[in-house]
Amino acid sequence: MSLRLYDTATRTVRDFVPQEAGKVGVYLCGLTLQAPPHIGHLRSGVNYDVLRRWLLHSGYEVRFIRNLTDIDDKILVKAMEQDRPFWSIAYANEQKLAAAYRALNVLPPTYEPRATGHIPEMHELIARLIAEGHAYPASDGSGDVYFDVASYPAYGALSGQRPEAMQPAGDAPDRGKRDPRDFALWKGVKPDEPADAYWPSPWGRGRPGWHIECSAMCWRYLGAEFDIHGGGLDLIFPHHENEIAQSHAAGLPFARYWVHHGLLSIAGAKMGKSAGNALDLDYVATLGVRPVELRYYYVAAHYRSVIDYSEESLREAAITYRRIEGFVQRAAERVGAGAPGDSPAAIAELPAAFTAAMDDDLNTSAALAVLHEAVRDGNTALTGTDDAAVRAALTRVRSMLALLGVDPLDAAWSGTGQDGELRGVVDALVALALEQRTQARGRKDWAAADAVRDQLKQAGVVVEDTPQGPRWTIGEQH
RNA sequence: GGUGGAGUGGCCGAGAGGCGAGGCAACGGCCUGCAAAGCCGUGUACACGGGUUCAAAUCCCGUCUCCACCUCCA
Repeated sequence: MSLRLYDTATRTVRDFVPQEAGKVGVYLCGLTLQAPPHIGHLRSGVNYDVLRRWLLHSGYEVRFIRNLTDIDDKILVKAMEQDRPFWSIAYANEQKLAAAYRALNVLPPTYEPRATGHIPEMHELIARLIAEGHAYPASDGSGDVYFDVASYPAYGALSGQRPEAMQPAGDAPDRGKRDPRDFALWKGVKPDEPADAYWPSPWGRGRPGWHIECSAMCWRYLGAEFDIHGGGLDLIFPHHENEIAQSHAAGLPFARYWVHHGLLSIAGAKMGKSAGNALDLDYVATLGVRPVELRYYYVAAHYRSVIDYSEESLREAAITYRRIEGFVQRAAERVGAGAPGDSPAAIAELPAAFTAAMDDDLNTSAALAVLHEAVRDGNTALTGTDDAAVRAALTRVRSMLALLGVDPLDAAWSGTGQDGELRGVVDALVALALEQRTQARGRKDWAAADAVRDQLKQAGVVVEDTPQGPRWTIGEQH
């Protein structure tokens, strides 16, 4: 069995067959850089990272493009409010986003194009659309250019909307439009906007409409037709619908599969900056939850499900992850870390049920059930003397974890150099304390032994006795 | 009003006609000086009302509640 994906366009799960054997082109709608990312945005990055890792594991050469929208109305509003260039706001947010992705072990895309870097491609598409009778400059001299929805009969196919039942688009004043549903491809400069936020064009100075940039970047980096286009469920309409209309009308076959992920809500409502309920990575850190645990939380639910965030469920996910991590650490201490996650040997160790679950529209929840069983078997092996069994279990567990991007031994999670030095110091100090405790236990002075353990625990060091002697870990703050 | 989607045990969360996914919590046991960790065991869950079927959480009809999109949105 090979990968099957739910395709929004057909509303069915379809066998994934790439356009060209062995190669996959993926375009993910990234973020608008109007503010730093919240944990809902980050879910998107992680969900698609899992898709990417699975495609890679399945043997495909993956070209993964994730764009950045670095100019839009909200960014311009902020530029005016803060009296600074719009591009400096976008860039600052871009850096924060990159740092968050890095923290979550999201692989860098093959390329991360910015909207403002593709004005010529957009002009070319717009010119083509005008020439074909699918777009027109506004009649009011505003410099806006609109897509003519009525000229594209298939409009609404992706979202199931019927154009005649739709409410008019509000992304520009209606004045120069032929039809209220027409949407802007190019927006002429307005007097109340920042003076540097425009580019010349055949239709006058202006800036891109939101939708056209994705059509242009898909075309530029993935070609006229490509395999997978993704984004959040909230982008289906109008964004993706408009992308399809523009691209098809311009003669581009465009995306072959549409993959949309569920949103992250909080207290039953969508998380968003405008809703004032946005939580970020720093907030999660104050809960004592590490990025890897947040990532596990994302992956524990199917990508198309809504995750209704709660502190309780996040903490529970963190605890579950620590159990897995505990096995990996104990096993690695005993038999060595061994081969990295996705080595050929490790792939051979992937349980068939895990592969089947992942192939079934990336059913990570079901895949995790297989992982937990492997962890249990591994823990059982750890109580015996068969090192080979421990090693096999460790390899199996780590390869599954690596495909989900949550292998505890992945270098992505290791701290900075300074942390490493501190670790050495702590190591020596704890060893000293444990030596005292071992001596106390030797003379059955339980009170003294427990005092050492309690004091270490106060300091955040958790001590456990094993047949091989005491082992310790830095406890997570709860 | 239109278009999608969801309601699963104390909690999280898969599944989608027939052997109780998995995890967290809880309880009992094993192990342990005590713990911790781990392992073993314990659950008659599928919003509600009808119907189809030998068999329904899964199919059909109806009802209720919730969410997203139709405006910028991952």
